[in-house]
Amino acid sequence: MDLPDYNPQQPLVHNPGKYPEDLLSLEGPSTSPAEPNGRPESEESCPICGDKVSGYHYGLLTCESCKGFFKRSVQNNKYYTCVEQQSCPMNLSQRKRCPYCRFQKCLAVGMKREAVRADRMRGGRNKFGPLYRRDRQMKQQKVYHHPHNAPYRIKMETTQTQRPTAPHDPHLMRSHATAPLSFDALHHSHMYPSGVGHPGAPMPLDCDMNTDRGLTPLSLPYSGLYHRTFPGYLQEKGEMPYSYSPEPTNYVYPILDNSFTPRSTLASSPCSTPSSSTRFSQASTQIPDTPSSASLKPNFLNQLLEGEQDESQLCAKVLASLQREQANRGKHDRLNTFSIMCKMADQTLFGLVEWARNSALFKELKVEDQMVLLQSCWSELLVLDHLCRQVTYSKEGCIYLVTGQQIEMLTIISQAGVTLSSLVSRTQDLVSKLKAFQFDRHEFVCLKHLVLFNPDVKSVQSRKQVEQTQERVNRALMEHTQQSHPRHSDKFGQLLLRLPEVRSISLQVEEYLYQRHLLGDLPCNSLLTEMLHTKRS
DNA sequence: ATAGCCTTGAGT
DNA sequence: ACTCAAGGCTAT
Repeated sequence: MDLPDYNPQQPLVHNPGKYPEDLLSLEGPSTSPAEPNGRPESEESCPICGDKVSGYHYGLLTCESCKGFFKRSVQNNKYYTCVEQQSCPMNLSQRKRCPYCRFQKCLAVGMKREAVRADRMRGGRNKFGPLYRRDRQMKQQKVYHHPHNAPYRIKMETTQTQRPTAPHDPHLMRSHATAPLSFDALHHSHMYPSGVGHPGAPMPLDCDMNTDRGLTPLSLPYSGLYHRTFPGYLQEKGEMPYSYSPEPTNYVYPILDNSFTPRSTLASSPCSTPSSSTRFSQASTQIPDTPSSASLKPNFLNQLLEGEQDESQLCAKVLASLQREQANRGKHDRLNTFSIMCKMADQTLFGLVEWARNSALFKELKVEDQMVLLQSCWSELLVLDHLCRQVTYSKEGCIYLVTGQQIEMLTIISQAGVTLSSLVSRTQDLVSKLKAFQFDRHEFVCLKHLVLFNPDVKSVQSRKQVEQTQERVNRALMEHTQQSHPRHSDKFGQLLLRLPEVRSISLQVEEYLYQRHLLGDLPCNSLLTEMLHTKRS
């Protein structure tokens, strides 16, 4: 199945970032030599520094030194400070440099203070025994395949099985949070033949963050330039924060040229374990609304749902765009993983802006108000979108990208810096809660509207109108939760209670992206960057 | 202060 | 008796 142009050795991330938190840039523990035949499963790398794991310590598998460090820190009540930006690189060679960041990362990955004994009693067992056992069982089932020569690889898998295929499965959720997108494929969704790109056609990738597979250029014919500008109406107003210089785009979509068919190697990819083939059905159970049940709902909610974007189309767009982008770059100029993530988020953001513009309720607002509202909540929408995608598609322990790829959480955490790790864990906590609520897409679309129609945004002119719309959506959400989950009396309240955390995460995402932007890590000309700037100015 | 190795002891 | 995660010791 491998295509001729598919070269597994080719790094996806060609230019490992120079910054710590670059997912891709983190070098694997360079000290652990590649073992020719792979290393035993048990030799995983420490999620904090990448060193060799020596066993479970204070809640999870870590190396001996991080165990000791964590113990000393807690026992001696250490108070550290960071002289940098609180996002120091954390790896074997640099872990000693910033105890503050090291300790933060320990906490972010889940080390537990409570496991350090106050009485210093030695030996024996603690209450985490069962947790360790469960974790071990899970790991065994998972059949991790960890390429040894690149301990930090992130495996992506083909997950299309769970993708919505029905054209009318309106819009399951989409997008993604800490990651972002490239607009070069964005609006003009009508230009994308529906169904192109996937459903049915397994997405590529069994790729890790250090290789190109999957996102590898597909030798797409590049046939022309397409000058894009951000949503026209906004631009006409001349106040657009989003002014883009024309960017070449190829709107021929051979996305599915054969390179995008599943590869045999993928079929056996670790992540595409049994569940992958059943994922979509799982998603269906998580998102109980079927078209028929939806059609019985009051018109208002259905109307809101109509504007939702088709996940498979979005996926196709993003993939096509990424492929074009990579194809247009020289061999030595490939996007690194962080840039790819940014481009994904950027495209998702474009999709969200389009979504808002198409919303009947939103259209009723003045353009000026539309702009300030979007400028105010774009990152929250991204986070919500990401949450929804996770609730719908992600496998336990994995993050599901808009491109249909899955990345193991531990892999991300082991490579990410402190900020990113904490974002990932906070987000996952929310995902777990939402999964427990059986969050459905009606609720999701309501939350998006509640966030969008925020009457507290400064400089909103028609505040009353925004407020009334928000109240109306709020009522619809309340009625829906009462009807669909009569036995869960407080689902409505529980959902609303998640919004402050969504907001908080989104602010952290903005801050994080802005820092990366200052370091020159964000792709230029992105909507993401424009949004970040607008908010700061 | 760090981190590799040692000792301890409840749970199995 | 064995396991293995906790604390302890100590060369660096």
